[in-house]
Amino acid sequence: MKNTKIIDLLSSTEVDRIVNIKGWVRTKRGNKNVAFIAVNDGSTIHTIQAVVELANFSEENLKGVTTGACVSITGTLVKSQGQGQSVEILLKELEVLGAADETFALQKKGHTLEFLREIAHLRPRTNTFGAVLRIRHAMSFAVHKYFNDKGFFNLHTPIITGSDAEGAGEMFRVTTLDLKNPPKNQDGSIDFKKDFFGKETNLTVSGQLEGELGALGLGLIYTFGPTFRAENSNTPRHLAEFWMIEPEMAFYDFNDNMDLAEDFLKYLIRYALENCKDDLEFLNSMYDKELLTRLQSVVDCSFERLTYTAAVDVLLSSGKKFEFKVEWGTDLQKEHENYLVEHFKKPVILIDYPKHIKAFYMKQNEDGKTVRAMDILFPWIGELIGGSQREDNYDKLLARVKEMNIHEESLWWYLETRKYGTCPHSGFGMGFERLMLFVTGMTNIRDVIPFPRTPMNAEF
RNA sequence: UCCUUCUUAGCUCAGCUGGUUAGAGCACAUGACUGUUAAUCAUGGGGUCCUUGGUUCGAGCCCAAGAGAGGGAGCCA
Repeated sequence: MKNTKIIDLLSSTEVDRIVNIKGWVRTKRGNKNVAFIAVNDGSTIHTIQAVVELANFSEENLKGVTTGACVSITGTLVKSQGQGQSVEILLKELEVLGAADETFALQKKGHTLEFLREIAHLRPRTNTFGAVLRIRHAMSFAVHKYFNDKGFFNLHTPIITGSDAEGAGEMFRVTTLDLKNPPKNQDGSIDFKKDFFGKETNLTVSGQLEGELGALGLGLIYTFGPTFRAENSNTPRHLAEFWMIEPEMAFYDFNDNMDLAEDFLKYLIRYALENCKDDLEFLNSMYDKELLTRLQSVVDCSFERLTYTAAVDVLLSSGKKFEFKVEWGTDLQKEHENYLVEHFKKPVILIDYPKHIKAFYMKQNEDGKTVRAMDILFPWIGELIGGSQREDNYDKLLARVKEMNIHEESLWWYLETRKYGTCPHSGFGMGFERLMLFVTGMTNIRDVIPFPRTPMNAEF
């Protein structure tokens, strides 16, 4: 018999019919006369209860029904006699598809997130990871829906890249050379002309530069793909492999860019509130009692927009003693960002940063000192989005490239877009897992991705 | 990478000032219970006290080094 998803049965009013469910046993309880088996199949955080009348069904047949076992249960869907659920299944046939003996690591209670990270192969079977992973799917889907509805095209930028243009930290080398005996040049250096692509290649740290190429032809594009950073970052907010969303828009100026980013974030959070209610309520009750009200408050507020210079003034006049000195021209530290978000009690969009602390491609302001960059700061998470209007003037861009000692020749294709048919355009990047942290209330980024990649950890 | 805390049963944790046989809850096994909601109650089995070395008559406890994990910081998204 074809199985029905538990989420559909729990909301069904069509009772007194034979149904089949397949899923994993969460708990079995009962007495001499009756046993109850709670089964979850991942379609929802809730379990459905199968009722076993022991007068008709020998207890011996329930031996294999242990916490974690995979079962197929056929029976009559009936109105529940007990409290706590509207329907239940009166068991007729039971098959244990996969036993789970007493060595099974997941018990009925008492697991820390740290322990679950060590058994990442089993954690999708827990309530917490079921909830997080369903929300992750919903957020991923909502990203595509949002941009599709607005007329954006999803552009697949390369994962293997031949340029280290952004200089965004350490990259993962991609090579097919024999590491024990690589081909050498006369001077002893490695001869990358013999490598697979005939040059040095790495995993991408950003799809932005290629994204711009797409936008300067398709108009509105976005990327949503894996991104890699070989930084030795050991924090609850960093991964070596993470997913990033990077929209890039022709004819969008700086303000259009901010408006889009704010609208985008609110759309995603609203989508979660409307479509992931059960899972969010679970996380709200188990991990973070403020989660739902915090999500709602972000949807309802209007983000604070202020310049870097104004932010420095706020910090200087705060009277607060910071560990790192606040000074115009230096990058803001985490404690400064936290202060600003707490001060305004809502997400903050900081704009017009000093040019020397930002990337070469950002549009220069008339003051000659700042660029049209924006960082969107969220409570605890810090920078959720970073973006800018791009420098579209060929001479100014080339001057910046030279000033910052960036390898001009490897960027010839990027520079050419400013030579032929250039136009004002803007874009931003959002770390998908950072969004997930905010939406789920989880506090470690390793718990919002199924199989995290961090320094010294690629087990699963 | 730096600072800091932690590592005791399958899991979560106690463990006194360094002293005889290292405890609890959950899980598991057995039994009880007429519909349970992480069921409850009783009984039982279960230990490389992270590793190595040191101090001591004696180390789970003190010291040193190492490994792993958490938190904070930096780099960033």
